[in-house]
Amino acid sequence: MATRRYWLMKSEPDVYSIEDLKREQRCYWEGIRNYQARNFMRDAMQIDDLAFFYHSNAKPPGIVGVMRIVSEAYPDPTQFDPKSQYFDPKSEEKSPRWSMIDVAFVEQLPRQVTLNELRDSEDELQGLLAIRKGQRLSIQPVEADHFQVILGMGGSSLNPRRSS
DNA sequence: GCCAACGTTGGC
DNA sequence: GCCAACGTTGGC
Repeated sequence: MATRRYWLMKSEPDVYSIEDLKREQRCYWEGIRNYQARNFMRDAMQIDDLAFFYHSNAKPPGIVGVMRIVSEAYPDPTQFDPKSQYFDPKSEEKSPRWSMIDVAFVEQLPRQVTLNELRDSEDELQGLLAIRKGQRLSIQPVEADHFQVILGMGGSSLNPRRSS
């Protein structure tokens, strides 16, 4: 069995929030229109990987929860829907340009870990993409030990080394 | 609302 | 293949 990988996935809470996912328990992560992000989903993500739910364009921005990848990547149907805001007229059904995956709710962190808090912990989180200047990628890999550190910062029940 | 940092597009 | 123009992201 392959080693579990860890991710960070952004969503604007005005569009889709951790509360929405908590209520629905599972959702389609549609609308990714960036090649790097798509390649992560298509080429590297695996079922049962864990991902942080990150609220972008929020006050404050930060990590608010954990979800689990529950599907392989498959073509995002919104790219073919002219009524969708994600419609891409250049994508062809024979060779879909954009992929998506399905995610399931795991937990809402007892305490949000804000972007500022991540920056304040840069010693423990060296190399974390989310705190790199100008980093806009909406799907990012997260190192396993960074994932554990951040779970601790958020008071996660998933973390055996939970801090108080 | 501003704007820095990217990513994409298209003329050449 | 270069690069200017344009569009988007996302923190502030």
